[in-house]
Amino acid sequence: MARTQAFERDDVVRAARTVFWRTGFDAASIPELETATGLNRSSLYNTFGSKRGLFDVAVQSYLDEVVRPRLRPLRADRVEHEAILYYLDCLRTAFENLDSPSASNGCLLINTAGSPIARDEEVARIVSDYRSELREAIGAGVTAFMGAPPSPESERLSDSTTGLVVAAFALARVAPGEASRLLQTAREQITAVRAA
Amino acid sequence: MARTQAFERDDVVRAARTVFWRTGFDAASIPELETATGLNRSSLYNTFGSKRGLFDVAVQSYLDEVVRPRLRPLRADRVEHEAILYYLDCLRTAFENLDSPSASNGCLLINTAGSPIARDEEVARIVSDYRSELREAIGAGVTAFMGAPPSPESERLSDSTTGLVVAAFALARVAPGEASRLLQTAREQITAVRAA
DNA sequence: CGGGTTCTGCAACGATCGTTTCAGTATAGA
DNA sequence: TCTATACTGAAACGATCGTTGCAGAACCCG
Repeated sequence: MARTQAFERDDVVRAARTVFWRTGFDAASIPELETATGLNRSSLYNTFGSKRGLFDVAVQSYLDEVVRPRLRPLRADRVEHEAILYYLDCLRTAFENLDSPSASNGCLLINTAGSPIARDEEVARIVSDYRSELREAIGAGVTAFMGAPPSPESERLSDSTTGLVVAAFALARVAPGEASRLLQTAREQITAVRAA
Repeated sequence: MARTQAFERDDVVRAARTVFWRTGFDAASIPELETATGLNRSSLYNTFGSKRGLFDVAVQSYLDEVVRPRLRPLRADRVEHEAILYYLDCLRTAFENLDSPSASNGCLLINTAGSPIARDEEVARIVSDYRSELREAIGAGVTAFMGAPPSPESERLSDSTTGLVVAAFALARVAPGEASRLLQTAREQITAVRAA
């Protein structure tokens, strides 16, 4: 065989993911990606084919290492009663720590939803699928909390909660305090149902 | 004095606004703005100073001619009982007509919230103020509908409704159907309170 | 140790970006 | 009509964009 790769692929993807998360796809430049990954553009193009190819891999990494770990308790076979509250509280804590990537950058996928690259059908599908995944997990958490089979009311509460999470991410950059408050609102909506 | 301007300033701003709305600030190119406005870049720079200057004026135009007319019934001295429902229905109708600018482009300000230019403090403030304005109008509509002085419950409902509207705009490009459903959810949340 | 393959650094590519310069044209006031 | 001023068109500016070609260095395998 031949010369071996001098870098860990996952590390490179993570570094690129951070850049895309912070600046978005369009504004992320090749020099920026070079310094962040520590690789020359030759290696980047040799490995990922194009800036877009690197972005696609970074998005998958974001889903696998950022999104899904947070949703995991909501996707278990038997969801804990308060898992949905725990999820919202975790997210809110992240938003309140202004140094956390979620607070300063929002969500990589929600950000791309409003950017030019969202006109690409494949990208739009990935973002839309992400929303569906989020909705499904939140729906599981809500029904587990309510302790009853899904009803029109519980479905509406799940829709609303999902929307508030999306809105929180959308506003994270410009109004992190309001983003945090939206998650607080989502929490109260859920606990209010139990009280009734 | 001297030679008179050969164009209508408001028309130019509207044309530029459409471009920024569709493509975002960063991706909007000067040649694109030239053809859309029918002006040479010399005239654009002579009139607005820079691309950013034109963007700022376009944003104000968006607020004055797109956002505020829609919110007007909610900002009246005495808000109609069902004004908030009318607002949500109008918005939902716009989302369901895929040719409408709101459906295909979402909201100019929400889109910029997740874009690189949102790092600019002034831009961030404008977007944040827009959210506050939206929240206030929706709050007026919600309390008018409930026919009672503001309570913690009504405030929470207003927060939630505002969040759902923001989320609908954020998802408009990639999942217009879901955006429409979010507004339907917002409507149901409000009408459900009355039933209780 | 040598051959074959892969990885990587440097340099340059054409294209496009936002902005500026400048000459020329058209108009309002004297 | 003349002049001063403002508007507009064409061209070019330097900078940066994503991408590619190529030569050399590094490594595994026989």
